Amino acid sequence: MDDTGVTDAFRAYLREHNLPITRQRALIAEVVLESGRHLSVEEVASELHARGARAGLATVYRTIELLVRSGLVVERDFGEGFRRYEAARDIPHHEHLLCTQCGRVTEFRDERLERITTLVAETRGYQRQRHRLVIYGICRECRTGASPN
Amino acid sequence: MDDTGVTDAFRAYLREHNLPITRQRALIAEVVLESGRHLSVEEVASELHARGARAGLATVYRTIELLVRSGLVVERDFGEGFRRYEAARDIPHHEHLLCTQCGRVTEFRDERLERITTLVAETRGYQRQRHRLVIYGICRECRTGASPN
DNA sequence: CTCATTGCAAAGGATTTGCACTAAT
DNA sequence: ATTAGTGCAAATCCTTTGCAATGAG
Repeated sequence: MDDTGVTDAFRAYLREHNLPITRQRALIAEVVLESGRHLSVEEVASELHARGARAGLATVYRTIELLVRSGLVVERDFGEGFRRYEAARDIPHHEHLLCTQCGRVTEFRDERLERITTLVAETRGYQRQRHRLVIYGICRECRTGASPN
Repeated sequence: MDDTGVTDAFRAYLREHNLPITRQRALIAEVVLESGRHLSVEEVASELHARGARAGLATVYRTIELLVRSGLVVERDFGEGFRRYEAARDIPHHEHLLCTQCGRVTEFRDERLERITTLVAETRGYQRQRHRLVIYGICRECRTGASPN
């Protein structure tokens, strides 16, 4: 498909850091980087199995850590009790809508949030680092009963 | 002090539901409801010990669950790997600033966030339930090196 | 007295770590 | 050949649960 960019970028990262490019690392990177979704570690492992490949959970965790360090993947915590990982495309920063029924995630971006959070932090004496906004609700599909995922 | 309101409200809640008012429940409620902070379960247990009282962690968890159900306490998840609990005063909804160094929590309220999140949810086809915003940064005290908490 | 609570320890779910074995360069 | 990675199981951290002993009403 279109793995010319992202997966190659990970290979480059590994080379630059003198880290071996193993079969597992290539596979895990492919799954996470080419999925347009916000995957949990469990989901990454399942996807590997679905593709006939396999890797121990520990390896998935370790490789994802590398992907995050490389800047190619971003870690998300929506308060579900586990973390999700999303390919860091070129989008600078965005917020998330989470369907509390099916877990669907929708992204959006709003400049005003950057301004508001920056100003609030300043006003309260905080040196702002980042912010996290999640809107919880029920998506259209779940409400109309069309494939509850 | 001022436990005329909150702790009595919890006692009333227990009576209404035919639940025994035990020494532990009274103590835990007092700690959580009178602290103006966002406490973790561990912190509640420590505070109990500091007051010469004690209660098993399981009891703290169970009592806090009751406090949340009664509506007197609100659960928070700042992505730290554990949950915090805050007395639900009369404030309708507010956001949080979290110091990534000392864990200090500061609250603020901004009407614009209600409007923005409501509008975004609507636009994206979500039936909005709630939202959660946390701004991460370093508080003034931690930057100036005054009692790093 | 009777029934729910308490406390401890065991169980759980997500994530990390130790270590012998295997694979990349 | 070397050196690092993999996989499994054990270990951790937070939270929940089972059950015998305890306490509230």
